[in-house]
Amino acid sequence: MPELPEVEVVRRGLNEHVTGKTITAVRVHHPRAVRRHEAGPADLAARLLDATVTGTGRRGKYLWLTLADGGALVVHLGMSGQMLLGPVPNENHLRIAALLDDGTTLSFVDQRTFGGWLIADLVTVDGTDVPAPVAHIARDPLDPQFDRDRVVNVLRGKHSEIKRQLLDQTVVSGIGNIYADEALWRAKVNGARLASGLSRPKLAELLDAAAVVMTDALGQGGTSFDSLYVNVNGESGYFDRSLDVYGREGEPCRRCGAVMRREKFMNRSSFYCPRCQPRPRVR
DNA sequence: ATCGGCACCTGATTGC
DNA sequence: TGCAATCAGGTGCCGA
Repeated sequence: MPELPEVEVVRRGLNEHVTGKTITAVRVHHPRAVRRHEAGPADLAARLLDATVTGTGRRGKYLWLTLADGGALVVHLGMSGQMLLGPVPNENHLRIAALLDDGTTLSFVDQRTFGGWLIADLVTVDGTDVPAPVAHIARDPLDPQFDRDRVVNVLRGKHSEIKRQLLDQTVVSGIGNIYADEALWRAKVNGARLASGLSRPKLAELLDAAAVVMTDALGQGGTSFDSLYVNVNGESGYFDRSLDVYGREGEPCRRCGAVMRREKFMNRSSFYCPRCQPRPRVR
């Protein structure tokens, strides 16, 4: 599941149901799901055994469970990862299972296995403790310490397309292909424009739009087109009904009525309104 | 510093 | 009906 709102939905579910629990058994069904844990599957299982979860964290699209020994179980959902509590409807893509001391099972299910689990120590970055593999990830727009104006200044110095920068997790994190398009539409900016060519107020407006759209999505349980994107109880969010641009090629712009377009952009689909978000003359 | 491309995967959908 | 091409909410690494 992908972007910040969907990951935060999962984190909240884990925080409510897993905090305070102790892991009593671990089974790694697919080694690729733990490939980023360099010490290997056996080491990951050994370190989780008898570990007690003390809390949860998230930055951008990374989430983690803090453990009583001071380490953290870091989870990235990739394109299709799920963290499920209780029965797994389809075990075809079950990659890791952890039994908890209340008898429930926490499962990592991931069709494509781009995501995975790893265990890491916490490091302090800019006054905040995060797992070491997350140290390079910038604060996200829903972080209370997110410094919008600092990011605006960073963007002013980027001679690069603004959509590429919105997707760069070291500049601002949590934004993916859907919410980038939604934020660009709300701020009336074409994603092919150079970040350095946008004014400070416009960049601020764009970052604010990203924060608002992701907050709205979170309030509706995230965006879900299908059963691939679900919370810890297997339920879908319904923000897809509120999307203004993503997936609306050929449909009228909700602001001006022009026909929405889809283009290949950075090897992925980008949706935009040709009237509200005119393409730059020179790109 | 920035880019375009590709690799990592599986499955659903589209088109001939 | 069959089969190939295309597409999917991400990330990271490569050479240019």
